[in-house]
Amino acid sequence: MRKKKVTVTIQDVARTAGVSVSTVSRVLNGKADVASETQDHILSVIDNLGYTTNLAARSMRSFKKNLVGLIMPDIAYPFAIEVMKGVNRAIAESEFDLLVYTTGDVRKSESASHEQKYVSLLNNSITDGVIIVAPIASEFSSNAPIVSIDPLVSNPTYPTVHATNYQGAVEAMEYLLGLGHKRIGFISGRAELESSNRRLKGYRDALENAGIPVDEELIASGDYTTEIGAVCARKLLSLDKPPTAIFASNDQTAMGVFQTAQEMGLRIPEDLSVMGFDNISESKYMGLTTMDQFISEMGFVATQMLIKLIKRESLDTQTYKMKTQLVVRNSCQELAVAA
Amino acid sequence: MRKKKVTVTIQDVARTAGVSVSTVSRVLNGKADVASETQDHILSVIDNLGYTTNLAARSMRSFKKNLVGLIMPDIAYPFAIEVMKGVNRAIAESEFDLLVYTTGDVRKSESASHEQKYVSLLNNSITDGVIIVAPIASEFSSNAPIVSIDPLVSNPTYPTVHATNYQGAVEAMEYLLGLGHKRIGFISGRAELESSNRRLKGYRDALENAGIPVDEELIASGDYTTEIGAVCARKLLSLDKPPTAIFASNDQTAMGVFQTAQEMGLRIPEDLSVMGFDNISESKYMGLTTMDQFISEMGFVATQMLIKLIKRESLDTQTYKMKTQLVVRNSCQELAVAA
DNA sequence: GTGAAAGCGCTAACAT
DNA sequence: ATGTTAGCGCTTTCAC
Repeated sequence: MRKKKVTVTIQDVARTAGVSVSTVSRVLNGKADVASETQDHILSVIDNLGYTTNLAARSMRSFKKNLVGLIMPDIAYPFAIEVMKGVNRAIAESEFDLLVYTTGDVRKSESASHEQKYVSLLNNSITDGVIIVAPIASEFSSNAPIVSIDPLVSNPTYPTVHATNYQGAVEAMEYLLGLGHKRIGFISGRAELESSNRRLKGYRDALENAGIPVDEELIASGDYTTEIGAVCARKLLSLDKPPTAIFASNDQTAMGVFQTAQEMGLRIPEDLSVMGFDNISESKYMGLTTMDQFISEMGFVATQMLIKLIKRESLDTQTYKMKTQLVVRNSCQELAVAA
Repeated sequence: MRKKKVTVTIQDVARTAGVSVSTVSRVLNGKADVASETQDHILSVIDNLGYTTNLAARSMRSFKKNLVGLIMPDIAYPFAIEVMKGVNRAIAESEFDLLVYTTGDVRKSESASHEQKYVSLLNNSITDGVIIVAPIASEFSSNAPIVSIDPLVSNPTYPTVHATNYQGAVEAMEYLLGLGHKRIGFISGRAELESSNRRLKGYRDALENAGIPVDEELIASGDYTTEIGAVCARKLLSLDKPPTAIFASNDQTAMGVFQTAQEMGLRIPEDLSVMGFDNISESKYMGLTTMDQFISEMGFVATQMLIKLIKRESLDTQTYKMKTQLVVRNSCQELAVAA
C-alpha cells in the first residue's frame, strides 16, 4: 500500500504538461525564454492541478523569496500593533509579502540569544530580510538584511528606526507648559531603556528651559505597563502638592494614569492633563493629549529601508528626509531626523 | 575565489564536532539513542557556532514543524487584531510558534483562489496547520489541518469558529429595548455576508418579540466600514423621526456612527445609544455600549482546535462546552454553542 | 550508538 | 526553446 500523495509538486505539473520540471520552473519564475504556447499550456495545467510553490523548497534554492519577516516580542501590545499597521502599508505597496513571527510569549523572546535564533530562523531560510522590533541584543549575525525599530540598547550595530525621544519629550512638555501647568509629573520606563532615559532628559530640560526647578518627587519610576502606570499615578496624585498634569513616558503608562484618574473621580483633561509619549489610537477617545502619530510611521519607514537593503539599493540621507518625528540610521550614520 | 559562507549548517556542526550529520540531527530532534557525552559535546558546538535550524530544509523532510500559520486578509483591522490576541494567547500555552501571513493588501487576498494559494503556501511547506480568518472560499484543499474564523459563506466544508450572530444580535437588541428605546436603527453589512444577515434577522426578531413593528426606514445598508457607517448614521439621524439608538452590525460601523454623532453635536450615550456587535477595546472609551468580548476568544478557541487537529486528537463536543458566545463546528457538526 | 546515503521539491547551471 | 542534472540543508531508513 503506497502513501497517498496529497501535495501537487512541480513534477506533477511537468508530467501532466508533458514537459520537464525546468520548463515549469521557468514559467513559474517568469523567465523570458519559454515559447508562449508552452507557457499557456503549463499555466493551465498549474491551474487545473491547483499547484502551489512549496515555499520551503523554493527558499532552499533561490535567494529571492519575496518575503520579509517581522519579529515581535509580543503581537498584542498596542505599540506592536501600530508598527504592524505601518509595515503592512509599506508591504502593500511592494512586491513582498509579510510574515510576522511570534512565539506568543514575551518571555520566550526576551533574551538576546532567542532574538538571534528568530533572526536566523527566518533570515537564513525563508525571508529576504527581517525587521525586528525593540531588540535587546546589540548585534545580530545574519546573511540577509536586518532593520530594527526602537532598539532597547544605545549603540546597535544594525540599521535602526526610532523616535526622536528627546525632542519629542521636550515638545510634549512644551505643550503642557503652554497650557499653564507648573507642576507636571513624569512616569518613566525601566531605567536601562534608552528611550525612557531620553524622554526623561527631555522632561528635565524642558522644565529647566521654562525656569521651573525639577521636583524629584514628581518623577515616578514606571516600566511602560498600564498596571505600574496606574500605581505611579496614584502615588503622584496622592502627594501633598499633586501635579496638575502628568507626562507618561509611553502610552501604556498613560492608560494607567487614565484608570487611576477615573478611580479617583478626576476628569480628564479638566482636572488633570495627561500626555502619553506614544500615540495609540485609543488615546483620542480617552481625552488624553497625545503627540502626532508616528509609531506606524516607524514600521512604514523601516520596511522601506529593509526593502532597499534587500534590493541592494543605497540608503542615502536624501531618501530619508522626513517630516515625521523619526530618526533613521544605518549602523554608522544618521540618515534623517525629524524635520 | 570561493563564495564566503555565512550560514552555519548542520554539516559545519558535524565536522566541528567530529561526528556525522545524522548524529547531530538526532540530537537536534531529541532522539534517545545518543550517548550523553556525545550529545553534550554536540550541544556545545551548536552553541559556539551559533547554529540555527534551517526552517526551509527541515520543513521539507519532516512533518512536524512546530509552527502554525494565521492567514489574514488585513493585519490592521481591529477585528483581526483582536483575533491575533486570542491566537497569541493559545500559542503561548502551546509548544507551537506562530507565523502570521499577510499580503499587506486586502485586495490581493480577496479572491477565493488567492486564499487557496496562501493556504497551500503555508500548509504544504512550513506550517503544521493554518487558521484562516474570514475566508470567502467554501472549501480548501490542503494536506494539513485548517480551521477558519468567521467564514463569510454559509456552508463551509472546513471546521469553523464563529460568533452566535443571531443570538448575539437578539441580546444586543434586548439590551437596547430594556433601556426603553422604541426607535432603534440598524446598519447592516454587505448583503452577501452570512454574519450580517443573521445579525439583521436578530434585529428584526427582537423587535417583533417586543411587539414593535419593524420600520424599514430605520434599516441602513452598510458594509462593515467606518466610512459607510458614518454615512448611514447621518442618513438615519436625519430622518423626520430619527432613532434614539443605533445598533451597528459591527464595530467599525459603530465607530462611524460615533463620528457622525460627534459631528452632529450629539452626546453618546446621553442623546444617542450606540451598540456595536463586536467589542473592540476602543469602544469602552467612546461611551458605546458593547457586548461582551468574544472576538479574541474566537482566535483562542480556533487555535486550540487547530492544535488538536494537528495532534490528531478528536474534536469532541465535550471539549467545547463554552461560556462564550461562540459556535464551534467541524465541517459537519456543531461542537458547542453559547452557554 | 553512530555513519552512509537517499531524497524532500525546487532552481540554476549546463547541455542539447 | 527545452531537457538533464547537481545540489540547497535537512531527516530518516538502513547498515554496521
